[in-house]
Amino acid sequence: MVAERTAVEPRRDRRHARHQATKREILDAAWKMVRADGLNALSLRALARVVDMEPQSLYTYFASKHSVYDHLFADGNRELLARFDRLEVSDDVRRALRAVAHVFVTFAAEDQARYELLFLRTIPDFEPSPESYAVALEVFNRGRSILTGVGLDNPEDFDLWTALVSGLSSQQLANDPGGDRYIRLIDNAVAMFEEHMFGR
Amino acid sequence: MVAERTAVEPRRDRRHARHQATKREILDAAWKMVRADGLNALSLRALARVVDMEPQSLYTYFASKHSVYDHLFADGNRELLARFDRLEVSDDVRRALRAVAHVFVTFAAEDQARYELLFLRTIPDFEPSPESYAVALEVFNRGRSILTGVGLDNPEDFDLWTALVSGLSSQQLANDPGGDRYIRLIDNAVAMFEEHMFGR
DNA sequence: GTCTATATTTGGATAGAC
DNA sequence: GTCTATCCAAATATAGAC
Repeated sequence: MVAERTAVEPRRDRRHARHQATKREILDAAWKMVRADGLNALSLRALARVVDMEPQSLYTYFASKHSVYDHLFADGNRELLARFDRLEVSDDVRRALRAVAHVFVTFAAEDQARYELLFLRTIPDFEPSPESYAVALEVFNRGRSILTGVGLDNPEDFDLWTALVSGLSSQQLANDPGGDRYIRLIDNAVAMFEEHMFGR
Repeated sequence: MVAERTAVEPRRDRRHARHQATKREILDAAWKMVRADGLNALSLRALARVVDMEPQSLYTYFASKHSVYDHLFADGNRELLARFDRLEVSDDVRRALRAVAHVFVTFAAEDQARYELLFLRTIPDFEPSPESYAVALEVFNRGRSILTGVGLDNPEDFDLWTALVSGLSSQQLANDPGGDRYIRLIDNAVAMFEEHMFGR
């Protein structure tokens, strides 16, 4: 069995790897473009031009424009998940909350288009595929479990927390893109939240 | 002088009034459409169809599609401003903050497209005209002066306040459109904010 | 002020040769 | 897997008759 596989599949594997590499290249170009021109300005024609293909050839890799968006959606969520994974959660509640908020807000502030794609519903008719949505759910659960870990298991408390953190994020993007006017408020916001939840 | 004006202008006035009425009708239809299909899905063709015109005739009323968006932008801000004007600000800090937050969050939650247009930058290449932006500034200043009125004159405090309120708004729209999952948290959020600012 | 006609561009997508 | 050719629909916008 093993012999058969190694005898037969190398070609397939290489083809598959090449396919994946091209796909990756297209998605990277798409990220660049939405970052530069806005999420809704993406067009397959322009995307093809950038990766030096005919527009029609993109259909070898993506069934539709929405499929491109769908892959970007999964991409973004995977990236955020990875950052949460790299996070070592402190025993100290305030330090833990600060760290989580900082990861999220800086992630959001880095890329307006990505924020729009992941957390707002701004593309007409687009909704993530079940597979991509599963990644988003994982992110959500990850965030919630960190909060639960520091003693916040009330759903409403979690909702207030996400409102606070996403508020800082969206205000940062809307009113001071590239700056830190709201990022600077994270510690203060976390203190406010923690005092309210646990008392001083 | 007066005799001349009243003799000459009635016709002009009537024509002008008719023009404004049609313009209003078009904008109302546009609101309906963006509410139904999303802000970015608006097209002049479809808009014309709804108001029973040829697409080209819209150009009698609006110089471009962006001009339509611009009028909607001003519309939305005027509406929010009117709601702030109707608000009688209590002497009690907590009641005042509650009222302001409630006005803003419910305004936001009513209409995803309007929120997108007024507070996010999701339409490629669109930016409001100076006249429309002036209305937005008025809204901003109105909100800030209310906060100043209850003793919050620190700019950073105001930023934290707007982050909190806009966070509740965007989460309400994103995670529970049409519901009240985050609207219910307003009082709690206001208590948290007030305690942090003024102590208990 | 509204229409017809039209320009022009762009968009997403499919069929079929190679 | 990439291309040529093509389709088709939709988009914004202008010119000019009525």
